[in-house]
Amino acid sequence: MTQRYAFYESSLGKILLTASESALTGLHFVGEKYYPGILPTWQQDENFIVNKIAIAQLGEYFAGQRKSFDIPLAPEGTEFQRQVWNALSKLRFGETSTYAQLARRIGNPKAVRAIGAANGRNPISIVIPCHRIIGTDGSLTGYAGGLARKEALLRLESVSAEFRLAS
Amino acid sequence: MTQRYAFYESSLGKILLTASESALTGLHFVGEKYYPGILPTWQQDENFIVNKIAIAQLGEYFAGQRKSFDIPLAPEGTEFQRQVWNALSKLRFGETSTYAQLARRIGNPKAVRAIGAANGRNPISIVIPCHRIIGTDGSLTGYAGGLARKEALLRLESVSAEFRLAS
DNA sequence: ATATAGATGTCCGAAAACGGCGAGTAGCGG
DNA sequence: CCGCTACTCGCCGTTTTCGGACATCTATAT
Repeated sequence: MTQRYAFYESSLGKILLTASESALTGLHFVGEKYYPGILPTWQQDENFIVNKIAIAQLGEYFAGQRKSFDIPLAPEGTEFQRQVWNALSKLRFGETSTYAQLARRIGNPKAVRAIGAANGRNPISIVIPCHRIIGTDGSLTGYAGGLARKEALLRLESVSAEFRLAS
Repeated sequence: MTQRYAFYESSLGKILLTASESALTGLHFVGEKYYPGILPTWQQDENFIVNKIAIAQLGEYFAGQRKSFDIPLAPEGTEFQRQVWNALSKLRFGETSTYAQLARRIGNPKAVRAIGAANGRNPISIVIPCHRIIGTDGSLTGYAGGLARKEALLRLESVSAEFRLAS
């Protein structure tokens, strides 16, 4: 399906946004692990309404002025992945959780590693806050965009220095 | 296991007593080094028979009227620790011994430091008289409840001011 | 179908750190 | 010399830490 894409220059690097007819479908740091690339059939359009909204809200978020996003989303993935991303979306600004907790949350307590994988394939970074998931022992463990960005995002959300878990 | 606990206000500070079905399991100065805290499942009961006896005898002890305790005990610990506590219990009112002597007593003459550790973990202070153990050179060396209390207890038991050793 | 890999967590054993010490030695000053 | 202190080092059980093996569940690639 044809997509309209745009770029946003964040303080953590260039971000690619992609949108379908009516919703955001992707938000990736340029060059990150699962960076999708740009298909020739897509068209760049910074003024497309969805992209415009996303860019505006991202600006506020990075400025510390926005704590939740209000953008129509259409992430594409398997049933399991959408479950995970849904659960992810319920975490609020500044909250953190663990892979194990998330697994319990979706009623599949042993699917811990699978959650890690699904988490990594999150197509809409930041808005779907996969960066708020850390290891049970408090370590950051991983992030498609690189651990440095994960840490920066958590710091932006003023998570305490020790990355305490949300009960 | 559920425990019934009670407090006793001694002249050396508040004391927490804990008891199982039929025996005393703990006696700690509130806030001391290995203070166990109180679990939510425990219930306070100053009138439980074991606690009642303990409180009564403590009162007499601190008043200088009692030289030995008669309370059923159930200290929990490793094989080695129970050996040490057993040996400890054989020391009478006013007697002192050293860590080295105690080590010989239990047939493990080189386990001197281990004895110190086990001594520190004594769960039933005063009744199991860990305060009667001092260094070979006569120094007090240590006490979970603080050296001040150790000294006070020894003075209460009229040990001579220089803390001579019991041969 | 089957095999493999991944942004984990749990468990178990080994290894190291830690104490409520003592004995031995080396410096000090009388 | 003697007595004192300060320091090092060996000892032993317990606790904590660390690392590897394994369980477990998806998605992806043969």
